[in-house]
Amino acid sequence: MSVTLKDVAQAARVSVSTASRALTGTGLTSERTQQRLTRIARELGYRPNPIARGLKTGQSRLVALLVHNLTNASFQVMAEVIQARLKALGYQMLLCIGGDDPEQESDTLTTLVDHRIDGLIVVPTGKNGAQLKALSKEVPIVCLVRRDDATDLETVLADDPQGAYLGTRHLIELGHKRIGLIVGRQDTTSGRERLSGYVRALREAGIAMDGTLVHAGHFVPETGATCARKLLDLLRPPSAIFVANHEATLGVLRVTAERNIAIPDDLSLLCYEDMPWFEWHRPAISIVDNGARDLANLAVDRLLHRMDAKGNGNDGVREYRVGARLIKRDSCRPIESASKPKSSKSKSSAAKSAKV
Amino acid sequence: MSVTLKDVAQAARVSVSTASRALTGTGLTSERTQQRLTRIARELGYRPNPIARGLKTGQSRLVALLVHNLTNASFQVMAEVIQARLKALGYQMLLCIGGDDPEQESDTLTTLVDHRIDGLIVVPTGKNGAQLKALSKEVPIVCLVRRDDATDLETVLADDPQGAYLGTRHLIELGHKRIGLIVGRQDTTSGRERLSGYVRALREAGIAMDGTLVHAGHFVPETGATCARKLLDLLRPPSAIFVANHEATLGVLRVTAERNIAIPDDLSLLCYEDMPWFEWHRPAISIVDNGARDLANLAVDRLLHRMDAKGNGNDGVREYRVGARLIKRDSCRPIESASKPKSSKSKSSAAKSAKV
DNA sequence: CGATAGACTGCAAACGATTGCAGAGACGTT
DNA sequence: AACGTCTCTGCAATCGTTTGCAGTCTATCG
Repeated sequence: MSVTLKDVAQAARVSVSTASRALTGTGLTSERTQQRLTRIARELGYRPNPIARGLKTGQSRLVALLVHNLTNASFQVMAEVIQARLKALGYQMLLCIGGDDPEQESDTLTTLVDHRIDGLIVVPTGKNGAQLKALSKEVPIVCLVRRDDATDLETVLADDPQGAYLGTRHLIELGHKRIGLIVGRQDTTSGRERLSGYVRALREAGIAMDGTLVHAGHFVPETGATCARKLLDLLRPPSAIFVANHEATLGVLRVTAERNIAIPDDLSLLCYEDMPWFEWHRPAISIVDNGARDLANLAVDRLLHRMDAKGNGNDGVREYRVGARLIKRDSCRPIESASKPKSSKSKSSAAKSAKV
Repeated sequence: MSVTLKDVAQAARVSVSTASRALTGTGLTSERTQQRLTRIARELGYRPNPIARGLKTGQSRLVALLVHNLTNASFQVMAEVIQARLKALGYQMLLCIGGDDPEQESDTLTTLVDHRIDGLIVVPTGKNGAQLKALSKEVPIVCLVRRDDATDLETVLADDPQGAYLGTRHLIELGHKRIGLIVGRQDTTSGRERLSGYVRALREAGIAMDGTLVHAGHFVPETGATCARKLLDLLRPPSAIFVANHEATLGVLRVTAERNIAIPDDLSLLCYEDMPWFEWHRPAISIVDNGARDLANLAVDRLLHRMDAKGNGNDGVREYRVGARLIKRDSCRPIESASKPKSSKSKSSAAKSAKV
């Protein structure tokens, strides 16, 4: 069907081996034949068969990215960044959707390795540690966003403790003392870490932790709404809510709309991870940005490094953290001098009181 | 490294060919050896090497899906549906992002074909018709959502004329006579077809078409905002806006929020294609659903059909339409008996003041 | 001028599977 | 007993590359 190396060789009246060497540029052929062959190959429209090549070399120029889903905006941008980076290097990215389902993850994993992918970036479910570990002997693997504690794989993580700390501190600096937190499952790294950042900021500010203000769980928008209601129904409801789980955001917004709670006048709202519509929303929603682009880029860097350093890519470092940053938009505002009967409790004093 | 067929054959003391036949279940081996070999293969953890197999058979059990981007919610659900369907059939889906860029599309296309994919579902940019046509001789191809006029490829399309007609008629039935339309580029099929549906509904209702109410172009949220402003600044602004291009929706919402135009009281809003947050938005946004799931499923059906019918999958039909349907939520409301000079100019007057 | 290195080239064996062809038995028929 | 048929198995070629090894040719040096 298509033009093979043999055809090129015949047309050029050389052996297949010479043709191969000339076209792959091993420097073992004379300048002249090399040029002649590249020309002929071009004329004939020859394109090497990656399958045959792969069979011989054990490589495929394929790199896989395995994520949970595509609805998460962070995964979208990561996928696009990674694809662009790899493409520039001549790799084809294979994007797979694992659905956060361990069994499917396991299946996909073996399929991929069987296809002799050259590298893998995976957001692990955390339930297939053993398999991942075994696979990492056959192909370079980098974990992204989540850690699999059962492995010692190189992992690129968002700095969730820092991000949550930053966000909470921002709210505290605005004078908020009762800050509701809606956070992800506590059996995930990010769930735990975000909670810890929240706790740290509170402690640092000398604010006592109030358990009724914290809701953790596996969120969908509905649960987000439920939690928001619970928070707002409290005798002393929070003056700010930190939604540290992006799945929950929609639900929270719904509830505030239903109850005609004005943001940010009646309630400050801070979310984690950006969504394309956040800055178009009215009011534009302030967020803690987990740095998806940076995460993706770093993951690619690490993967390439491991792919180069055949086998012994062990640099000692196992975990990389990508800084989070606060993006202030319009959904958070300073609280009006709350309990103090005094005057002029503006920002400076609010910030000060926060430290105590 | 890994267990090969040869290893299995040796362990079973048979030839490689027998092993192959037994394991692929050709029925050319005795029941006994077949069972024995499957057992041994399992014990040894043998997994066939798809690359070697592919070299011989010319197949890869890989099917590619090439889309423009992942931010479009429709593409997300299509990708997930297609992946699930294919997976169940033992195919691995290769998801590629073309960025709506003809050159990148072309590149990706050749890479994919070189990798001997077994099938391809593509949302064509429309600029690589010749290449697609040529490729379709080597691998079954189905176009999705967009047609490439330069080819006669089988194409699965949303019924955009019908969808736009349905939406417009809905607004008309609610009493709207001045309906703004924000629609995509007129050099895309969907752009043209949605406009035509709008026009048809208007004509059928005996409403004269007003050119100032229609904006077509290549949209990003910013442009959506600009168009919304132009529409609302009109001397006689529309009482409803049909945003038939999902990229523009965010911009339109932004403008209505800025101007304190209440939806649906002051302005009815209808959008095309669903977004996960539409039903959580306040008010929940009514839409014309293009039937992404159905589109994806049909595309898979057609592709599988072509993959089965080696070569002559030509059924005569070249174009499939998937019905659109209206999903009424809260962003459209009947217009108050419009031209009557009666009292109760409350809300509409607010909208009016907004324009001035 | 002969030896020798050096630069190219070709032969053939891989890589791991599939598959046409033919041989080896087992069995039934005449 | 001879023959044909049928079922199962193995040999070897093949898919399109890469690559170790050995051979050819030219040029250089003593």
